[in-house]
Amino acid sequence: MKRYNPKDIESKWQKVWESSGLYRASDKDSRPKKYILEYFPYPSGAAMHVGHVRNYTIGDAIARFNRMRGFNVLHPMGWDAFGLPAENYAIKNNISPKVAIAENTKRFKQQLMQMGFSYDWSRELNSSDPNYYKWTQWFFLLLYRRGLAYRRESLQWWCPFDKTVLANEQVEAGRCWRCGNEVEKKALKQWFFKITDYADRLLLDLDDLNWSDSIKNMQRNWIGKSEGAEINFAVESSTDKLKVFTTRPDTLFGATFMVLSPEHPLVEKITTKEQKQHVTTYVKAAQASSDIFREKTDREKTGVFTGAYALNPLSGNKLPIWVADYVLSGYGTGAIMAVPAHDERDYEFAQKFKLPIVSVIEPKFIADTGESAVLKNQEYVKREAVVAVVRNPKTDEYLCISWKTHRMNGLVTGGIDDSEEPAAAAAREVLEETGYKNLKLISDPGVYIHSLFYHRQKQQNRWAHFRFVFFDLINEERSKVSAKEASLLKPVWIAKDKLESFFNVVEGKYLQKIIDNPLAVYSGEGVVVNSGKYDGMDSSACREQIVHDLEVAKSGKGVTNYKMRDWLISRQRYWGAPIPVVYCESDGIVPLSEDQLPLKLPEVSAIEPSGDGRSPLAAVNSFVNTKCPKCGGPAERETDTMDGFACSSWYFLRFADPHNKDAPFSKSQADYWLPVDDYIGGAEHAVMHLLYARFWTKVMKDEGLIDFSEPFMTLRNQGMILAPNGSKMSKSKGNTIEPDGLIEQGYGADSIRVMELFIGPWDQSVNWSVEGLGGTYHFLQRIWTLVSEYLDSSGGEKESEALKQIMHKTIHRVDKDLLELSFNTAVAALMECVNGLYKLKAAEGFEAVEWQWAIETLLKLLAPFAPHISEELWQAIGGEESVHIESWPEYEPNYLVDETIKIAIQVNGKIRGELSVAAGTDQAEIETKAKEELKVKAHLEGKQIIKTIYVPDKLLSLVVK
RNA sequence: GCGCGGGUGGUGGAAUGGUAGACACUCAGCACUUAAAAUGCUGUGCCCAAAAGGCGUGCGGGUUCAAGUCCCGCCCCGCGCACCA
Repeated sequence: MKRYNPKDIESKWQKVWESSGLYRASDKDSRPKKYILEYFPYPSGAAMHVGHVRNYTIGDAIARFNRMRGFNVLHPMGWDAFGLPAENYAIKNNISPKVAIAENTKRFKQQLMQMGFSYDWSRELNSSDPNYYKWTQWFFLLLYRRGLAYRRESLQWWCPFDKTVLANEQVEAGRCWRCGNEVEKKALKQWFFKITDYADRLLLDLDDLNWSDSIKNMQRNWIGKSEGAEINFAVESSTDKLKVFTTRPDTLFGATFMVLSPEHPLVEKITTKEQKQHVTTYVKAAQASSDIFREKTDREKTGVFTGAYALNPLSGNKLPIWVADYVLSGYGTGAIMAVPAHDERDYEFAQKFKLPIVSVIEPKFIADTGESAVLKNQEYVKREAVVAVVRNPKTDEYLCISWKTHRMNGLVTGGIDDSEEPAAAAAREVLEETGYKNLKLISDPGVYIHSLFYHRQKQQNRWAHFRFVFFDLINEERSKVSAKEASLLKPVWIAKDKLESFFNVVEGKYLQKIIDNPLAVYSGEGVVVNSGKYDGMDSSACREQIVHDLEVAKSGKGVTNYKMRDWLISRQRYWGAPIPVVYCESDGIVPLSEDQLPLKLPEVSAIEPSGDGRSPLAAVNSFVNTKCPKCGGPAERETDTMDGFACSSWYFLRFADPHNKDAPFSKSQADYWLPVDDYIGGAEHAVMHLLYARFWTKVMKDEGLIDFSEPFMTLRNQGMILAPNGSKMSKSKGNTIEPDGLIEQGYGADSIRVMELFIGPWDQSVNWSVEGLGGTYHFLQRIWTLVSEYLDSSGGEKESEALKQIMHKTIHRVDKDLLELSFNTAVAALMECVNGLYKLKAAEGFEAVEWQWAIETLLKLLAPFAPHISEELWQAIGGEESVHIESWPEYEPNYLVDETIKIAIQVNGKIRGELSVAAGTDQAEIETKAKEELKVKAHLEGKQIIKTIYVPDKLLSLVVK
């Protein structure tokens, strides 16, 4: 046989596979189905590099493995062709987007083809094809019919220099990506999809998906559900109500002022004459500053007083109303009640503008683990108590207590006796427990916590209400501590920065915080105080009570708020699916009827944005001017096109039935193939595509088009391939590595594929390695050489248990690793297998009768990774059908165990020797042999074995004294 | 600040609580060759000339006969979100 040369075999097999339809999925089949899908690519000007290829290689390995395991596999490919990047590429190269897409898809397809991926190309689709976007438009009409598409005015990024609307991704650090000028916002009438109607379901259904926690959390965060209350505050000497949203109605009595965002409509109405000038100046400045600036969280709080006051609906307190840009107009009601004691931002603001701070929640800590864990089913004994914080000013150390009776480290604490002042009680406790007698009172700010723990001495559950008292040590003079106290605990001085690690009481972290600043903001749960009749309630219970009372008083209600906004789909751009509605003077907004679809995108000469905020289609009179479908009178078409994400929100369904002319897909085919079993792609789609596709799927379910409500059951996010120096690969940096060049150099697609999987865990980012690619090429070449030599040999009749063992072990490992998607170790197992076969060949030649079977098995195991060389060698050793439709090998468990095994011997936890024994040798014999081992013997000399642990067939551990 | 990853030789990475460094890359040596490449074989964590021995999985503690792995507390790097009340 000739030497291994990928160029001789790869394109040959690619043609054979394609012409024989080897990878076509069958719509009617008795086998169980698997739908393996990779995100369909965006055919931009930049060709695919090895990072993109990793995505498809993973999908292809899964698809091929499952095909061989007997599944009916759907593994399709198509093109996400509409959208901005294609349009910009076309503008830049002065060609039409249609031509650009045609060129780019051709290039991409050729790249995918040359990698030998097992796609069912008969299902190829292109989202810019009228046969496809007809149905995207059909879905728009469906959403409209269901009340999920609506039109309203909204602000959009606008570049005043280029006179064009910009998409979010075209705004870089507040500037236009093309001319570098600062962008502004412009009000335009836009179409939206009402994804917020589905917020709860999108959130809830996440729980059942086999997706990474990271992506699920990104979606949860994006949806941003928060439960709370809307509270109406009356505005003094005005009929206006000031409505705020809060998640902490339990802190209502702690509100000391109100804040409106600069955009809030009430600002102008309620500002007093005296304050008018200040407020106007502030609001103007806020509106003029860029969003980039306003979103900075590290800048100092700013704001002005409006002169107006609001009234707390429950306490009746009078609260000054301020305007400040730290309150966002886009979230909640654009106004807040400020609770500086329990909110960091409000605290910062209150500090700066000298506004009052009222604490209404006292922290509550319950010990639930460790030696002081409270006993369930036991009543609490309540005690008023003190915590003495004693600092030694000379050393900046704090007086702490370490208990001798149990593991507990804390501060000096104790109960307050009847009619005793807290400061006196604290000083007394310090004296009794530690003997220090000369203390100077620094402060007693009235700061409390509740600490619930099990009191070991008193043997009862304690609920201590601790008050903090702060002292400095005057001198180190001490009196004698009673014998009883001395036997229980000992005083220790701990440096300030060591306190946190020293404390092991449940409130330890908080102690540190309170020592730093006794008036620190506390935003957790606790016990309500300073709140009239609500005093003493748990904060969570108080929340419910206050919401209830507000509802009764008609000044508030419980509400759920979401960060997620409706999905703006209008694009003032040419290259997208036209929005299928017309505007009629008498009928208003009129949707097209289904038989008027597809509404084709007209061919135009100029696709550059017109400059007035409308799409280039606005200049095409033959497109714009039409008749109203309802009354037949003159009407104008919508000239905006749909966001590209609309097209990609249903493509996975079209693959199930790609040539259907009567519907987007038939229900039976969709229900057969979907949901997608494995969806593979990068994490960049986390909150856009993956959320939109889930939304559309749920709408389709509600419409009765399909029987499932989640499109992708398992999502796999592959790690990025970085340039060899660790930087991101990008065309602009000129550091991309494309498979084409590597194939041209002679490595071949198979080596690249194996490298993509072997380079590291598939879900982790890794730097590409040119040297490593040489390694996988070498590996394939060794297989080629081995098979060549086998074919040249004369064979033999002997039996080789060793050969069988190598192969069964390899089947077991590759099988297990592929089920776990541990591709890198699966490849390593194959490499070890080949190394083993080389050794065996050197020892015994090809005499064993099992060699034919062994090589067949090796090639089958290799097929999902390196399909071309597997196929070529499969044919060479006499295979009649393709190796890729062979069934996956099975292993025999009795070949997985070795006859002779090595037992490690440990003495006091260290390895001191090794024994080679027959598998299943009993412990007594191993112990005897172990004690005779020279090194082991030396370590046992003059010592006594006090414990022996034996892990069968693995290790013997001796503990000596 | 919050969420999610990650930290193991010169490098990429392996390790159900049970011999850390599988498998590769790199490098060195040997064989083949007139020579080189290719190929095959051997070696390759660190300290010590070597042996013996010791040290080693970001740092500090802990549990255990035994910890990369489990527990507690930190540090660093990457990604995402972020004045969301």
